[in-house]
Amino acid sequence: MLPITRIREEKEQLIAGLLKRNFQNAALLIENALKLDDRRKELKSEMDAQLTELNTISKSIGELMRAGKKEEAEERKLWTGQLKEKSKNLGDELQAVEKELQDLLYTIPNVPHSSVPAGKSADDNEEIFKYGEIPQLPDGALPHWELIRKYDIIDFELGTKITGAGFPVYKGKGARIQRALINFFLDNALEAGYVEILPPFMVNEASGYGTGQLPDKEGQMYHMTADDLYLIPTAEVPVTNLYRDVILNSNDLPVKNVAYTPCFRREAGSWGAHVRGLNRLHQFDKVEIVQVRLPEESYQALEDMSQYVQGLLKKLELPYRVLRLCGGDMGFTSALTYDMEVFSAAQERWLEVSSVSNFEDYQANRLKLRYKGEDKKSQLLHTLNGSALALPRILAAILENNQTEAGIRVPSVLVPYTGFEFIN
RNA sequence: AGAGGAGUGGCAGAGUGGUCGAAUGCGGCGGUCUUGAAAACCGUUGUACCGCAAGGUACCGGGGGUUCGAAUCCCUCCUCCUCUGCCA
Repeated sequence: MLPITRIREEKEQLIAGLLKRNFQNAALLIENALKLDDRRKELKSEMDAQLTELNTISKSIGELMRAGKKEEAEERKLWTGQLKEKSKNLGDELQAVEKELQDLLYTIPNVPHSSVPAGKSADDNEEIFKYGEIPQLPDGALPHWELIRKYDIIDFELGTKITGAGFPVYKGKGARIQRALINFFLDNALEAGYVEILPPFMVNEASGYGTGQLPDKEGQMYHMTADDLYLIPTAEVPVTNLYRDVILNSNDLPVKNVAYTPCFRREAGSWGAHVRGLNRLHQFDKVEIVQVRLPEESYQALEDMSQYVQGLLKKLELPYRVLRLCGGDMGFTSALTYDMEVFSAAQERWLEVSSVSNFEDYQANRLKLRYKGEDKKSQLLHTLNGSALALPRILAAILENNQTEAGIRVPSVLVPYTGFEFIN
């Protein structure tokens, strides 16, 4: 949710920025938001005036009572009826306007950073960096969904039997390499100064709103209606919401958290040609990094996070590229997003394995996540997060790119974690 | 899950219908004193909104109600604690 003060002050830039997302009715919505805010202020002033008068009368009644002037007090009580009714009506209207304004603001996405290219779809994303050699696989190389069968390490049919499609069962070395990757990612993050968090895997509605999954992506989360809780689609949700309604001071900053969690996504309507095997799942494992920063530091932090994620990919010996997402392909709440994609040699495709974003104050405004510095004034902070990393596609790339006669070679950095060098 | 109790400022803790945004203590910040520090003493110390400002309004777990007036009374929901039960 964009802060209304920013909308007021930077109206033209915001409208121009939103156009990069092809958000066509930005001008109209922003105009409406400002009108509603004007109305809100008007109502607030009016109501406050009514309440001031009411409070004054009430106080004087109290004084008269104490002085024993009961009749005068009774007389004044008669004055209040109209005032009460008027302020009640004003209050109701104010509440309605505030709700309307908030609902409207929820429909306006974040404004892209100046470096974000305009564009409609993934085709317009900008490749800004590429690393590594595309491996030349021997004849007869298999895609990962064949490899997992061949070595019996991941079983989709079993998952379907006990749960449903998109819930794989990891077996033997398949399970062990999952655990190895999780620990490898967590240990790296700890070394980079992140504090580990193990959050609940379900969140309440307020948390869904805090990070912007609600109301925008309601249908994408598993909703447990009996208790009105949502299974988390990413650790971003519980971890970022740790800082909901919080005022931090300089000692608390920067916040750098890392969390491993399973992620649950309904992926309604997004199954297509390229979603075989591990490419898209309803449940998968991910290690997520989250930062809370001062506004002036947030873009440096984003670069740091991007470099950090790239470092992981290099250690895993995976060829990758970095994309700067275009306006049309960016998430609703993000101001700037880098996607890291690894090359999956047997599929001959790039697979998104990480998405690193700066949300600026968009999430912080919803969360009421603020900072109070030396000047005693509070200001909104910036939030950032990134996958570091999501497991299934990393595993898919490792399986495909490292297939040899002798089996699948485990990247050497992982061997201390897996305890084996080959999956065979 | 049943019975009972409780939710007040950063923390502890008073306050049961009016002058209470809220005593007091601790902590924080500023100062006096000191070569420096500690101690002591003095002052200060919540958030949001409206307003150019002066100032005003709201907030004592959330929501609703009674009343001229609610931290205080009523309803409801939530959370925590104790005991009993169940359970990894």
